[in-house]
Amino acid sequence: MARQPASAAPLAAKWRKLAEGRCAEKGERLTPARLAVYAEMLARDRPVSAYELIGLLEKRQKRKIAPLTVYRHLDFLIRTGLVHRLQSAQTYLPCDHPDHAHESQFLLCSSCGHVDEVESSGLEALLSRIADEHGFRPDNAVVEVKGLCGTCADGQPD
Amino acid sequence: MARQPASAAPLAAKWRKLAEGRCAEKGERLTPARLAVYAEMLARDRPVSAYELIGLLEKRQKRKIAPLTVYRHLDFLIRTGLVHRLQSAQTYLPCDHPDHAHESQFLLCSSCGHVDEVESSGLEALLSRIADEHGFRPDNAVVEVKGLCGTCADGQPD
DNA sequence: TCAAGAAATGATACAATATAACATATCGGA
DNA sequence: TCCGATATGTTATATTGTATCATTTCTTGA
Repeated sequence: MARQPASAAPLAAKWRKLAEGRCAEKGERLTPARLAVYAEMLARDRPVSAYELIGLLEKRQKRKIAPLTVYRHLDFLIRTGLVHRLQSAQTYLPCDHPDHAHESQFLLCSSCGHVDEVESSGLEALLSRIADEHGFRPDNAVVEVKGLCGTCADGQPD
Repeated sequence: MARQPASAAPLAAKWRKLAEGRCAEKGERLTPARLAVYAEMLARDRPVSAYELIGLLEKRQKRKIAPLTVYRHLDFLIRTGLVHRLQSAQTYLPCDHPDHAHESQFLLCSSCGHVDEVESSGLEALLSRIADEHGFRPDNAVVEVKGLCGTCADGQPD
């Protein structure tokens, strides 16, 4: 079983279990390096850019890390459904509930940077219907709503 | 009134009129350089990356064009609603119906590259409702569905 | 008309994001 | 244990997007 390197962000058992589950499902290997990147992202709990992530990992592990390394780990994490990529921000965010495969929609606060991951089957159905009306066969949908989260909206009324 | 430089892509009167309208509305200037970029995009009628666009313009005008120049023109075109940016592909596409301000949703064919711009008030309403349920105040929404257009889907059945 | 400020453009350099190509190491099964 | 597949390391480079500052063009108003 995969162990974490000496200097990795702490990773709650819950997330490790989920990661193991998704890997087993997909026949993917959960290596220490991959786990370390996942742990680092969970520790931050905000969207991070790939290069921010490189910085965090370099600081943690006290060594140089090539961009490609991190991009490969991100590919893996996205492939297994553990991480999402926010297309409009070019950043990456651990999935909120990676216990099952799913499409996600995101609410991105442009003030505090917080991202809320929501799942709406109604929305997915509607998107599917719209696609159908246009003779389009959908594969996956990017839905990212920018605005203000409740907390930030309260501070600065209309 | 704005004239086009000697070597610019042809621009149908219809699009020029629409561009003039949007600029008047927004108090923006429709300069020859801006019009030339818009015309180039319309002539191609496919999403283009900023650097592809630079290449096209350089070929047309037989001179070097700095990236910043094109990015500024793109900013302008997006600001005035004449062009959309496809977030998931980092490309740019002239708006299908820039006669009024609107949010758009896109169906991107991953086989032929064609993009269908659709407008669904139902979808916008639903997104608004979802945001509301999460105490979120939406500003704008990115909706980009990847898949196969009708033509391409016919060729390669499920 | 002309001066002054605002908006647009030009030129150079650079930052941020992502991938290519190829070598080496490690894992897992025959 | 050996082989093939997968993962990692290393170096270089491609792609996308900005910062800064000088210059030009346009608009407005005296």
